[in-house]
Amino acid sequence: MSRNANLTPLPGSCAACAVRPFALFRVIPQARVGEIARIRSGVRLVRAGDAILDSIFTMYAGWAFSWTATPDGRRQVLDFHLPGDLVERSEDAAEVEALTDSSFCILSRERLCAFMGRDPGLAMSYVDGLTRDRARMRERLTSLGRRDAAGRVAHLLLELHGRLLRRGGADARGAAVPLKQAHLADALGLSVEHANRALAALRKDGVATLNKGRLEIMDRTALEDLAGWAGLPPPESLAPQTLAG
Amino acid sequence: MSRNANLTPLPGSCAACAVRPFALFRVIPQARVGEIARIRSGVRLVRAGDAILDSIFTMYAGWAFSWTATPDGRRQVLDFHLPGDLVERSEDAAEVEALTDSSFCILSRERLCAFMGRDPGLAMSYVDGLTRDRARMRERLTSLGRRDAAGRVAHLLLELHGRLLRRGGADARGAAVPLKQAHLADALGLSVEHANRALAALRKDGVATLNKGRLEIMDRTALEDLAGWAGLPPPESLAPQTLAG
DNA sequence: CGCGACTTTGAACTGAATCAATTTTGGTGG
DNA sequence: CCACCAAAATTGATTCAGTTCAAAGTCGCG
Repeated sequence: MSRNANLTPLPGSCAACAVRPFALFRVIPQARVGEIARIRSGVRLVRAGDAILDSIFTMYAGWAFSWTATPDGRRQVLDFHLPGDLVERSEDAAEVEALTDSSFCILSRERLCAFMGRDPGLAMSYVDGLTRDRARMRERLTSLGRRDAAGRVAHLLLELHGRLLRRGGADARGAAVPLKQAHLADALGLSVEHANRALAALRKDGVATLNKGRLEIMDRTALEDLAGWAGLPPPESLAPQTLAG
Repeated sequence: MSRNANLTPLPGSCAACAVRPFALFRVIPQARVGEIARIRSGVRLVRAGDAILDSIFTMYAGWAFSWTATPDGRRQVLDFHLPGDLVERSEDAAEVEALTDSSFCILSRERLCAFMGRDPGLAMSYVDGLTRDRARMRERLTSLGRRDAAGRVAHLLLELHGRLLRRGGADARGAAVPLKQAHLADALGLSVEHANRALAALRKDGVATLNKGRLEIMDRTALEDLAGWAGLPPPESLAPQTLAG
């Protein structure tokens, strides 16, 4: 098999872009798509495992992820980037790496800013993305802070499934999810071994499986219960026990 | 002592606002400050422990924090809000609560949006805030994912100290930090008892203390070492051990 | 076939949670 | 100024979820 088999080229024109309905430029009406051509500063195809150095781009095909290294040689995965996502390699020390063979559309920050200055709708779309990112980070934070291993895995799987569903990349039973267990572990603050055990528990209980790049959800309710802290106590006992004021 | 002693009223005019140099409107030149008057939709003074229901506002005096409850009755503190911070009570389920007696300036989202549409500089300032928030959440995520208790505490103390320094609310030796140990614990995914022990270790080693609403940094280098994963292995061993590609 | 990447399993170990008091602090009202 | 109470901080003992270390087992592929 050719070493390029999985590299999906981008269409020449934004008008034909399959991910635009879910991407930054979703707010630009079809009739005006021609105007955004100058914001594109190029496309790139990268292989799984390659570092991505471009500073701002829209994922077209494949998955990427942002991460930071800890001085003791481990990783924290900060976020996963799916087709349609706008990704910025930020000032902070985060690296971006292709998780699968990927292709994306590189933007000119300067021209994007100029365009947003003229088009408040586009600026809003950009702000939307930032706000969503922040909300996702907050959920992730809650996971790492207060969920156990099974809950973290369940929550992340549901998050990814939801994101994929919204862009038509999944159905209710499952989706293509090319994560290795090491990605899960590094995103969730777990050791690979423990991520494996959590996944094994899900499998054994007939809740969900992650295998050969595919997520299968067999019992969504059970998965949601795990992610939402299974045995909910009765509502009247919901009062926080710390910081009670 | 009067029950209102700690409620700091806001100045009548934005021109006299002490936190504007660090806030959303920092980009509006003094000469044009009059124009933003209509964006303010009110001010509010709240007591420590009160929930804040306003949807978008700038902290003027005091601290607040955002949090979510877990169904099992615990809390995850998502972020702390300091004077000058723009706070949005977001669509997501996060609550905002005053940590100390606080006062803030409520904005009209509608008029703010309209103004940003006309003033790209202000829009940029807003985007800046969101980007900073996201970066802070990412750092926090890394803390919860990969740092031990001492490292998490050290990192959060340094983050807060840095934020306070930038707005002139601290000197190199310390700052007013009104957090209870329960806030630390709930922000860092620790039990109160363990947060206490981590803090006790910092104190015993002469690194830093948090006491009666005051942070004292006695050995900044040691604190940074803790936050940055103390015993750094030699640079050549920095290669990540998981996800190696 | 054989190698490397990934997954799985087991056992020992440990950081942090939990449970259970006890002490300290700050504020309140006399 | 002092006695008192609730909130907050502290300490100790025990338990447990998750890490670490060590080996196999499995899969895709050249």
